[in-house]
Amino acid sequence: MPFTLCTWNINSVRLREPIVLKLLEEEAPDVLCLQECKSPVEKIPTEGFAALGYSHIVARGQKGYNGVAILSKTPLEDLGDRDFASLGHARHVAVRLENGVRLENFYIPAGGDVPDREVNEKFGQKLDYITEMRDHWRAEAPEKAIIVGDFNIAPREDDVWSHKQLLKVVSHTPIEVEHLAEMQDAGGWVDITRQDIPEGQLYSWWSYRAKDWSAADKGRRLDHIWATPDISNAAHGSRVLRDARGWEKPSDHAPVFASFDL
DNA sequence: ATGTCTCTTTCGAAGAGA
Repeated sequence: MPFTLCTWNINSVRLREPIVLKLLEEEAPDVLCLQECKSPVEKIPTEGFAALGYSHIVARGQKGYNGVAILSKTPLEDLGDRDFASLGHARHVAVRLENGVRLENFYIPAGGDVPDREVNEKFGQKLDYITEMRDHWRAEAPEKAIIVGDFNIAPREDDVWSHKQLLKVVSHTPIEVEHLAEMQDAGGWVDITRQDIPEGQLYSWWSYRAKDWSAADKGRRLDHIWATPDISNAAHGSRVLRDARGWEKPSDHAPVFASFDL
């Protein structure tokens, strides 16, 4: 059964319920993974999602910050969550899909403004979070698994509008890219988006601060869909729904899609 | 390019986080 997956940092699921519904209606992915829900689980507006057929929801939340959710048309088995770097944040949840695939939804810490753990504790927490992800998969190699989410790192030169100008900007610094690469290697993860779209500039986030985000187009590819090699050849059809960045009251992130024939 | 957006506390302005 082929299925389509979407990941989207929604920056408040309650404020943006209308555009989540728009996405579900117009694009109808089988599974939608959200990050930055900024809501306790019991306050997520699930009724509208269920009315569109997304009646299976597995989420982790906290008041005001972070929060991740997985919405599905078909049943999900809750496989629990992990608190990498012991931050006490709702940044991860894992499920089993009906086809046996393990799907994990991550919101990796943004890391603050200064890329130096000596003066910015948040940057150290980001690196530690990724190191613990690496060690987790070094201890047990994932199989038939997909990880998605806002990784808050744009790894490639063509994942940012200016490689040179972003080398010292958190999200594209060499130490972050190295940490991410080690974590990727530990799980054997295949970057599905770049498998499907190997060439050219590609972004999933544009700052709210730009006067005209689309004209300036100073984006970064922070949102990712990775899969283990045993299922990576089943993937196809990756895309970024750039239009959604221009919807009414948008998130600063655009949804990223991939399909799997499994 | 210190700009924009959302959350919280506690009813409105300010700080934190992104």
